Amino acid sequence: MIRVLLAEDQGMVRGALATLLGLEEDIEVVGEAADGEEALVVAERTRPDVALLDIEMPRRNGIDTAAELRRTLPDCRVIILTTFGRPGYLRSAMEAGASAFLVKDSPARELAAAIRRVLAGERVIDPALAAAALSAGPNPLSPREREALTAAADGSTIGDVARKLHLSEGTVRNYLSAAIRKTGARNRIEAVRAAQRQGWL
Amino acid sequence: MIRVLLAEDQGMVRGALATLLGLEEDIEVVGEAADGEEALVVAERTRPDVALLDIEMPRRNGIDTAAELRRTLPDCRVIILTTFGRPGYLRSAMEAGASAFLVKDSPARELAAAIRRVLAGERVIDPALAAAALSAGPNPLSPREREALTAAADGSTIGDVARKLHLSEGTVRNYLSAAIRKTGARNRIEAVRAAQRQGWL
DNA sequence: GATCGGTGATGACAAAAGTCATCGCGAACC
DNA sequence: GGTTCGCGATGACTTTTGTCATCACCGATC
Repeated sequence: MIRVLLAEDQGMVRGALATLLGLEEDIEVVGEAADGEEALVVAERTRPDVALLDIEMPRRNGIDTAAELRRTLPDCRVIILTTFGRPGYLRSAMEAGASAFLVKDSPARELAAAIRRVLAGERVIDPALAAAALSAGPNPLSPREREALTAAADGSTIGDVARKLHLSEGTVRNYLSAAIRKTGARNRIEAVRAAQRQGWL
Repeated sequence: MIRVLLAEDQGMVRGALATLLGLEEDIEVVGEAADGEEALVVAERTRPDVALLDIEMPRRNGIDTAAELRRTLPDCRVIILTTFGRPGYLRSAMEAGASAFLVKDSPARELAAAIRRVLAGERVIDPALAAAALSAGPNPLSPREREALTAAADGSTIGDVARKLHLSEGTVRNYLSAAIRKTGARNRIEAVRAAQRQGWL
């Protein structure tokens, strides 16, 4: 039996996926978690063969959780399961040590198939997405530029961002200006959206 | 047997939910659709007792689809199943004739329960969400203000929006200014986010 | 018939955002 | 030792955004 841990914040989706996997005769869902922190705790206790992690989760995201899991349970394979097939997400997932990257758009039967292939030592990645991730190149934003852009994403003014990051307003303006230039955007809103589309935030 | 149509754009979630419902001995999934348009076509052919509609779908959203379905198949009950429990969504869903409003956060077993209750003539709505929808009041934005805000949401400049809506730049500025005031925001970004949070766009 | 709200527009003005050159500091790299 | 890059800051400047008063037209409503 393949022992699976399932981490996904939407209860209905988590329940449905658990049911789906439970129907496979060689798969057993040994743990469920509604966020990344919980996933780590449950993984420690249940020692799964593979962890299915959503990226967008409260408290600790799936990428972070994957990296931590690789440290604490090196024998546990990680499959990232996400709504958005963003190039930067795929890159981060691979750097965090994930064995597979699935988008929720794909058919349900691919999930069990991916689990079996990962356990057999394979890596499972959509070729088109891999190409997009490689052609897009790495994240060009510096850490501070990323922070400034993230802090500005909710409509905060330059003054707000400066206070949040303990910087002068001029410095924040410079970082945002650089982020706008690097993303090829015309203003901060476009820059935020472009960066999010690439998975750079 | 209760005949169910399931419309949800994410293949994996759709497949898992279909499997989940198929396990219930009194429920039968007679049709699946990946968007609103497809849902209408499949509903016409399969004549379900109840249609489960996601809101965020390509081509035609779940609210629109619900309203159209109430016209073409008045005997078919509609259940809205959504990621976001936004007050405005609930309001729109009810106005479109939905019998139930479920968020994907809730446990999986509530889905089958809601289907049975709806078929028994009940309405199923989270009381806390209903209270939020009522206390939030109706959408204060005029149609043009909503259009201007929506058009500006992707980082378009005032000039872009003016061209899109065939208006003068001054008029667009006025609409955005009004939208900012009505949402209690400090700029257009906050206004967009506030309006989205309320389900006003 | 008056009032009100939505639509569309203009002009003037203030505030915020964005650009650019320039500086100093420290760490990494060849 | 020189170069490069990220970080942090300042000042000057332009452009964009947001506010406000005011106008006109239309349709609904009382």
